[in-house]
This record gives sequence, C-alpha cells and structure tokens, in this order.
Amino acid sequence: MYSQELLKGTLQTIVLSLLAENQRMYGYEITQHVKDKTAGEIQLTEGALYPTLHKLEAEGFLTTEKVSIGKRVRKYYSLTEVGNKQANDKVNEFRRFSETMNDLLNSFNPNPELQWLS
Amino acid sequence: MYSQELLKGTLQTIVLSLLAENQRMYGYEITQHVKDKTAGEIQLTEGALYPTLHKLEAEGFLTTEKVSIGKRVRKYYSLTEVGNKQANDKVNEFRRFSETMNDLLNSFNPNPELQWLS
DNA sequence: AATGATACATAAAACAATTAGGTATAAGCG
DNA sequence: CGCTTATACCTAATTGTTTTATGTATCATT
Repeated sequence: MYSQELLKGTLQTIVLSLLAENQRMYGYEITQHVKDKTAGEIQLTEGALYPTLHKLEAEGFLTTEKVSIGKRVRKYYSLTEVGNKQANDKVNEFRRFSETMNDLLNSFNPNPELQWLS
Repeated sequence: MYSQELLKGTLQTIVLSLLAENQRMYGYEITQHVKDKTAGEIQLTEGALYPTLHKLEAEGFLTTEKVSIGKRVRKYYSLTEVGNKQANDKVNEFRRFSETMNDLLNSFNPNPELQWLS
C-alpha cells in the first residue's frame, strides 16, 4: 500500500479510465478491480469513491442504470460521450504528469532500473 | 500547466529530492528550479511551499541556516540524515506509484508511444 | 446463528493546497 | 526619480478531497 497522499487527485482518472475500458461497472466492482489489478497496492475507499461517482454523474460524464440482482439493486455507471473524451484527457494528462515528475526526480539518484538506458 | 490536483501529495517528494540533489536551497530558489526544470509545467505556490518546508523542518527532515544577502535574509534548507533517507523513500515510492498507475491506465488505450514495447 | 463478503450511501473530521493578503529589499527602465 | 518587476519571506481564511466512522441491507459460508 502506498501512502494515500499520492492517490489524491488520481481518483477521477482511475474511475474514468476503468469505465472507458469496461463500458459498464458498478461501484463495488471498481474497488475490487483496482485492488486486483494493482495487487492491493491501491485500494479505493468507499467514502471517497461514491461521492466521486456522484460528482462525475452530476457533471455529465457518467450515466447510471439500476439493475436488480435478486433483492439487491446494483447501480451501473457508464461513460457519456463527453465522459469518454474526459477519460482520454485525464489519462493523457496523468501520463504527461508522471513523465515530468520522473524527469524531475531522476536528476537525483537515477532509477537503478533505468541505468542501462543511458 | 497541469491541473493542480495531480500535484497533491507530491510536494514533499519534490522538495526532498531537490534538496538531496543540491545540498542547500532556499524557498524561492526551489520554486524557480522546479519551474525551470519542468518548462513551467509544474509551478509551486508559496502558500503551499513555505508551510511544507516548516513542516519538514519540524519533523526533523530539514535544518535551516540564515544567510544575509545585503539587507535581506535568506533561509537555506538542508537535509538531515533522516531527511536524506526520507528523500530516498519518497522518491522510490513515487516511482513505484507511477508505474502502478501507468499499468492500471495502460489497459485502456495503451500509450501510443509505448506501443513498440509489446 | 454468526461472520464475512457484497453493495449502496452519507456526515463529521482531518488535511493539503489555493487564494489572497502582508512585508520588505533589489534591480531595471523610461 | 518613480514605477514595475523580481526577489524573498510569511500567514490566515477558504476550499476541496479524502479519511474515518457510521448506517442499512442482502447473500453465502461455516
């Protein structure tokens, strides 16, 4: 697990990119997906996730549909057209950002695993 | 300029890594250094920087010395031994984090610039 | 019957960063 | 000389996100 502070500001990006990949997901599924794909290194808390989903919906990036599973109601989220564009923008921005940061940090103690590049 | 939200949680890492690289820097110098090295893409605000420097000092990661430049007083910050270790830890953590994030985001719309890798 | 997993949600508190302000010296320019 | 920009420090109020804590309820397993 990373110190959670690094995660700040990346939650929307994560959610949008997963939805771009999977078309339709529900909240709990998103948390599990992230946990699995990152070997538990990133764990979304529900207290952060649900408000974010609601916000993205209110902003027009997501739409919802409720599906009954037995007596439970699952709430599926999908990207709108604008949301799809937003997903692209956010993912690209993160990539650019992480490159910039890594350049900045590489001046000091270059990553041993990248030594062979130079 | 990136949307500032991505910067959240990285400020300490940036400050610590620059000090590991330069031995001795003052606040204003740090802001300029970051701005120059990132072509203006990352700009630290003073309202965020100074409290962070004070906090890192209070936590024992930094020491200060005041130097008079004419009538002005510059406050130089240096890493303590613990601070040096912390710099390493923080930088490594960021690197691991950005790798994890990029893996997570790469499932969707893999970065065209990395296509040749696969 | 109890526990853990699934599945949604909100509200109070904590925390970091932005915004906006304050002080002061030094340098450059018309 | 006066104005503006750059240098250089700082803090306080507000904003915004996340954590922590809590609540509800179904379903599966032991």
